[in-house]
Amino acid sequence: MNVRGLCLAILYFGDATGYEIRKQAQEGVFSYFIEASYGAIYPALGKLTEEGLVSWREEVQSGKPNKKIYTLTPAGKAAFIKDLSGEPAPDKFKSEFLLMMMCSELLEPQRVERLIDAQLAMLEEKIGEMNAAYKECTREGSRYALTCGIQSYTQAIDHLRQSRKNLVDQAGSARGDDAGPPQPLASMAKEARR
Amino acid sequence: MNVRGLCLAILYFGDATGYEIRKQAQEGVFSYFIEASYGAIYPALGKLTEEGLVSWREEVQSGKPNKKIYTLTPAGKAAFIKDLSGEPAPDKFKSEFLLMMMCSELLEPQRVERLIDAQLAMLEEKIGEMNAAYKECTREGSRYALTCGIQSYTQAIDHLRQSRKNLVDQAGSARGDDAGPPQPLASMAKEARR
DNA sequence: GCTCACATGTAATAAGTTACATGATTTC
DNA sequence: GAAATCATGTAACTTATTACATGTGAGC
Repeated sequence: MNVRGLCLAILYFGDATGYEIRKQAQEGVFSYFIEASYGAIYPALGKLTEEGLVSWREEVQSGKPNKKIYTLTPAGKAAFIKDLSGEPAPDKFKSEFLLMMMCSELLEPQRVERLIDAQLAMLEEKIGEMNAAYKECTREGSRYALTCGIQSYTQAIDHLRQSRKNLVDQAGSARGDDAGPPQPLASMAKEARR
Repeated sequence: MNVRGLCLAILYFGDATGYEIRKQAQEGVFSYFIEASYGAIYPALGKLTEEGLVSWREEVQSGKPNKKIYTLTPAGKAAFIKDLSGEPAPDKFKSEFLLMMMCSELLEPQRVERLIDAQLAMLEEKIGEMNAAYKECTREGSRYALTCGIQSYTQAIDHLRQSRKNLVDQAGSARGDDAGPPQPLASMAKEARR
């Protein structure tokens, strides 16, 4: 689902400004499984307005630009339901942290320690945010999505704490120019054996 | 990390063709946290060759295009280590499935059931692949990354099995044109109250 | 006979990121 | 005095996706 669908989804749950949509995607109920930047949201909202799928009213403010509060139109709700009728794209997870852990034999042990601690802190912060969102959340779907995130991150913390020592201990073992090739990956062994 | 870094990473573990790199990213040790398509890999490999970070040799084959087996050059290894020295980009997870679950009150119960079953099947398949990769895997970093994925998906299956009934039962409750606005999300309540 | 695995690559297009531009108010 | 929050938006740029093009051999 692209930013368009994401705006539709968030607006389905209630009126919001572009700013608030981004916040939902960053800290709210959607934060576990959605991404969106201003540079994507504002243009998307403009386009949705053109298409008649959302409308907006202005709320005057002083000192900041006036708020533009967007609402899903009936056509917008219909479009959203239609979007929802397709097959979901496969889940995607990307982690540079894990890539670095895979290559930690090339990193200084101290750096590996710092990376791990930063990751643990990040995971704890996200759990905090999700717990906060969970408290006031009554819909079954939202509760399911949030507990997915909370449980997943909680487990990631446990696992990382347990692995920390091993990861740090073997770090740096392949540094230096003379360090030959690494042990090949299992699935590449065939290739390497030739 | 973009496709360039990913090619460097995979080639660090051993020589490979573009085809094999994609496979690693799709089913191998990297599959849990990396994505890459041919349309991204082949051009990246060409560019890396120009920059002198990788080199290749040809292996003649009949019936298929000759294999181009890429190797990381010393300059490439150095560049990779340098890439690794930056701060890792934050992890990213995207899931249309979870978005659909959040909106399952708009979906027919039968469809929710089908979506859940497909998701469970997908999770099981991925676990199978990762277990296979794990068996022959000795590096600490790789084992950590793989167990991350295996544990995470295993938990996701448990959680989804437990939630299945609740999700299906409440599905469809907001279908129809007359279904008023949904219960607003917690963080939007303030907005809605005005 | 059909589909999958193998194997390379290009080109058009879609999509989103980053940085910029502006500026008051609040908190540390 | 600095940084974060609120609040909008644009433009240049990067990046990757999708579909196409080509072709054999193996297994069902």
